[in-house]
Amino acid sequence: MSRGDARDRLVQAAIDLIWTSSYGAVSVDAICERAQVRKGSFYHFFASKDDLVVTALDTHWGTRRPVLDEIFSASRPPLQRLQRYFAHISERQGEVREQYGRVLGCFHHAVGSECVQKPTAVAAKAQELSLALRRYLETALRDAQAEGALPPGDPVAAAKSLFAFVTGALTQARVHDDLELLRQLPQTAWLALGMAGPPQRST
Amino acid sequence: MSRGDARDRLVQAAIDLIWTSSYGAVSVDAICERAQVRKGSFYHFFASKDDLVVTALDTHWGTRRPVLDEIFSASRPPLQRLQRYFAHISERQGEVREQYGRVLGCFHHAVGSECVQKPTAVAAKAQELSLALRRYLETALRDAQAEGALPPGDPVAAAKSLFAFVTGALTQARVHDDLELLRQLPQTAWLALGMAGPPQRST
DNA sequence: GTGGTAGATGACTGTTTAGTCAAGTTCGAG
DNA sequence: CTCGAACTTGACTAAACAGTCATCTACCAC
Repeated sequence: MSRGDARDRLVQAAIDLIWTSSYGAVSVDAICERAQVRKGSFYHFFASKDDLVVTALDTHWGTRRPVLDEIFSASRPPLQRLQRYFAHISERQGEVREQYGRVLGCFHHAVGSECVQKPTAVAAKAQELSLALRRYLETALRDAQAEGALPPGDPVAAAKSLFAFVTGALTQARVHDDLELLRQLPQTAWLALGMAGPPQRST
Repeated sequence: MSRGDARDRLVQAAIDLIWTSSYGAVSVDAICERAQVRKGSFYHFFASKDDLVVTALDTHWGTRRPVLDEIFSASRPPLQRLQRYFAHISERQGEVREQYGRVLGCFHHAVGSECVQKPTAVAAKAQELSLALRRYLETALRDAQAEGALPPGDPVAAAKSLFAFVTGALTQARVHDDLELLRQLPQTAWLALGMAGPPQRST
């Protein structure tokens, strides 16, 4: 009945509590209580609070990755990947709102912007995942340029701009508990690339 | 020699410490030590930690406001206001980096995205200032539309988009301690409005 | 000079924090 | 059945935490 059951509950409790408040506001005791696991067991599975949080970030990313892999599948036209991604964001945050009662934005991004100033393992992990996410955009933009769907230019810089826009919208959505900006993302995100609107059907 | 001297030092210490790390990571003791003020004096001036932080947010905003008022002066053409604002952001963050050793992004925005999930006085204040900042953009966009420098449309929605882009760029700059995105803001921010580049000189 | 007030001080409280640990339980492999 | 490893437990520590308080000091108005 055990088999890492308590471990999983701890990880999930950490994700839930930190995402719905913040890294600094969540204590080991609170995580243990939510997971119905005793303090001793916590430190049987994890060396420290930070160790758990790094695992939580990884675990959460592990659930998002297959979704992103599908959306950014190379078998799809590159601009269509982006279009699906923008649509996905508001759908996803709608689900998050149903589940948690509030718009929460991006988990590792929230943790990251709170923790980066001190070079801890948590900060490094959050930065790593942030970069990993940006690379999906980068690849799509590069592919779009390669097939002429987008004018040539630095795909890294374009991805940074687009990423800033998307993460900014997600943070605003979190701060104001408002999905409106995200719902408009499929139309407005293209602006960050200098395009007036979603691309037309291509071959 | 006193006259609220210790009080000012406490406020400044709170700004410095919280901005360079986070709300949750900074204790009253740490603020007192940095300000060279004893615990008792702290609670002579402030009712609680949150009370100080609200004051710190207000004080910091008080130093930014005249700068924004100048930049967004109604005596300037509206698009030029925005252009100056975008240029100001990277200049300002350059100064911040010199002073604090790192790019820190926007103070109240960092506090806000950490604290909004629990409805505290700090969260309310951060949201209030975030809104106040966005209104500068809104006004400039409305004025731009009124004089035909920008096509008609919902200025509130446009301001939200632009604001998401700007705050996203600031947060990315903070997370990666990188001014590059901000330096490009005078060129790229216009994209969020559907304009390819900075506006040409108008009458 | 006297009294009042604004500020300063350091010792104090009670709680919460991250993390430890020795002694237990469960359970499957040999 | 037995052994050891995986896991659980609750009591423990030491530090950090926010906040309190009586007492002291400096200075200004009268």
